Amino acid sequence: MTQFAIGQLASAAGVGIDTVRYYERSGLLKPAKRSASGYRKYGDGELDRLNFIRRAQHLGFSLGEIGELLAISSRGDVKAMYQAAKVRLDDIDKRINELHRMRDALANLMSGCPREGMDVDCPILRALLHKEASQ
Amino acid sequence: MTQFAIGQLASAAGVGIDTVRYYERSGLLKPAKRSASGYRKYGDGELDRLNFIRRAQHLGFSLGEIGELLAISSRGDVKAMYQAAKVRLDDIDKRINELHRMRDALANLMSGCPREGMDVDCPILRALLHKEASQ
DNA sequence: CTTGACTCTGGACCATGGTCCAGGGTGCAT
DNA sequence: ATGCACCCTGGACCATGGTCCAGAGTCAAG
Repeated sequence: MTQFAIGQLASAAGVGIDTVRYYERSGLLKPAKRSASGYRKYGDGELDRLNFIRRAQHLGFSLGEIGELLAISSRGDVKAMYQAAKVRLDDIDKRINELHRMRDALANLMSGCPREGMDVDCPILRALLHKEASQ
Repeated sequence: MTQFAIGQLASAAGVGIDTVRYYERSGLLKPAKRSASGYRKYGDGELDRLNFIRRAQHLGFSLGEIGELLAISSRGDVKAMYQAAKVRLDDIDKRINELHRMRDALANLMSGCPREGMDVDCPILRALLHKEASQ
């Protein structure tokens, strides 16, 4: 059972020391065991947990959701896990659609822009200045 | 030259009163003229400006960028406008790509998930628990 | 004249995910 | 025994785009 100090844990997980303490404060990590002098002591379990958190973040989950995922995972509740993933997926899809709308609108305006000159007729400018051109 | 109070301006533009004051504080709107008793007085120019801001937000620009857009627009500088749009477009593309990466990873994990049961073999859980399955 | 709706100010607060700081204690090597 | 790296705490601070509050003044209708 290897034990590490917070700095070792943090660098093993690729996060900052403050991040580890922040996760503890916000309930993602249980309060750590302490040495006689009050230093936090960690084992492999905490490293696994940090890696779980990093991977879930990479999939787009918020820290709040990750707290639930950790509970779901500890229960081995596959159905809840699937549903949480579905919620996340749907939200990602919504955000992608919204960004796509912006992208298309912007690209469309840009394509008609003369790209140089002063006070020249430019669709981007027109769209911002008048509602007729904005949609 | 119609004059309105802040509440009228806000509702004409479809934003909150506090939002108008916030824009003034942060420099997007010039300090408003005041009545004898200190009430802000607005004209059509300010309504146009608020509409400009709303449309630019709709295209994905941040308030900071919108401040620049307003300056660019007042100069009629089409080249700068195009470049600002390009910066925004590229950033939107980056965000779309990142969301797509998440979406695909998540959808992929979900497709192999049995969707029910306890302690069943589930790719989502596996991906979060072990690096082999995560990427 | 009173009532209700509106406005003013400065400042606090929200979520998100951390990051940094001061002032102090600890652990280990030289 | 001294120096340096590390750790502790509580709290402030960052960006973003607002939102809300208290306490006070103002405006218009009845």
